[in-house]
Amino acid sequence: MVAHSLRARVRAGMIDEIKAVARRHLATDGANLSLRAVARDMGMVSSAIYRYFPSRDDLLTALILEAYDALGDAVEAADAAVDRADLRGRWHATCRAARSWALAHPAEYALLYGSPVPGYAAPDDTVAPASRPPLALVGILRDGLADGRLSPPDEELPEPVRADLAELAAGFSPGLPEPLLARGLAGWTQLFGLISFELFGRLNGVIPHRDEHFDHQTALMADLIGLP
Amino acid sequence: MVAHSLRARVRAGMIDEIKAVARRHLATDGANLSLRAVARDMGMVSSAIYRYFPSRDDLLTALILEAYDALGDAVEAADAAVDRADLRGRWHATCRAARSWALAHPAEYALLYGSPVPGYAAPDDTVAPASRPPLALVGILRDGLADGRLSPPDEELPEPVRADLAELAAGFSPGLPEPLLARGLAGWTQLFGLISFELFGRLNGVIPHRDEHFDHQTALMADLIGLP
DNA sequence: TGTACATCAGTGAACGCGCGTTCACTGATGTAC
DNA sequence: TGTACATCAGTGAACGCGCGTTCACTGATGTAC
Repeated sequence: MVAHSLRARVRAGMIDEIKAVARRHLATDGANLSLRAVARDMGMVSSAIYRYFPSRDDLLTALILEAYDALGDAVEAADAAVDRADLRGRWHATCRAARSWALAHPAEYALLYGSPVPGYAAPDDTVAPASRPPLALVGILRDGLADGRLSPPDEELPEPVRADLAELAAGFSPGLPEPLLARGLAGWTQLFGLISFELFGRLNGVIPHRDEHFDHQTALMADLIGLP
Repeated sequence: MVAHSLRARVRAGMIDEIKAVARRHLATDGANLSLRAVARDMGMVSSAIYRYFPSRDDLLTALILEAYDALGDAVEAADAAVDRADLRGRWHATCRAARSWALAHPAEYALLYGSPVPGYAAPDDTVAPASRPPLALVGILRDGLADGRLSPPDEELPEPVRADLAELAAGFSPGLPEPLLARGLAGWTQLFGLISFELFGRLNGVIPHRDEHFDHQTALMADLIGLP
């Protein structure tokens, strides 16, 4: 029993180490992750990896899932650390947390939000962790509505847009006014647009003051949403 | 003379065909473009490609440059087709043109705006063609300012942001009010955020009505900018 | 107009490398009586 | 507590494949006199 769980612990440690080494390789090779290279770095023969992961794609999937969760943790923790009533503070904290995580883990960010890996299809269980950042953002809007600090914009949406948004809201916040959700999605889109532009080199030689640019751009979206 | 230019024409045709075949391969292989696969498709032996491109990276660079130019052409043509005074119409036309080009050429879009290709460094001559879409957007703002239809927002920017934007404006539209340029950049960021989300699968199962979603989101940015 | 020479396109073989995955195997670690 | 057996981790060789690039070469196409 004890002996058994010792072997299990060693095994879990191995799995962690393989993932850690693989993460390091992502940084240089991008998604062309090589099992053999990982095995070499661990001082094992390449076939030994198959004791822990049934194929290269499974290893990649594990890395993707963990990355989504790490990003989700960072974002939710940042939101939770701010006074619930300070909507704008929460918005900025959430956005900054996503950016900080991305800057600290550029290769993993690229794996999640960059071009799809050719020949790799993400399994369904990435959907839930992938939706944590947008849910955190929308949660700020929901809270603002609930305590009256935030009022929904008064505008008519084209019917297909309204219907899509109503359907989308149904799962986590039924009745959330569609115009407000639309602006929340705008903020979500812009957040990852900003991060991608910065990380993929689009700001090189254009915007030297990255932190301030980011804060100002996310503030513009907070204005658009009407956050107090 | 005639004979010489005949050989030159044949050669130019070959170069075009190689690029066309390579573009097709991008769609399935992503940036892992294989010279040998291209040669196979052309019915040549792989070394023959070296008559036309000194290396794989040079072929990739040629494809990137052409893609930037194709996107730039599409965007500028769409803008030019709208009445100069119809600022909002131009904004929508420009954004839609970028999206349409991306949907029609997803692999090339990913090459330009997706994760950087590991081990490949884009040469400097991509900078100019890459800036055509944002310049088209900012041109709308400039024209609106010039004829008084658009007034710059009245707000103070943090100094580093203001300085970066003033420096950026210096090249193509000196004196363009920085708060307005900031909002133009927001629109640019959001445009490519929208396209990337759509193309990289982020909207799957979330937003079925893509066209309408896109138009509404770009309209929100036009509102933020204050386009009439 | 015809001939000698130079340029160029494309071939085929080879170099040296990397990859994911399978398989039969050796030893060590655990489990059951 | 000791022994027989099962499980598991890791090895090493191999399969079959792909890649970018170099090189000496054959023919055809163009150029200069």
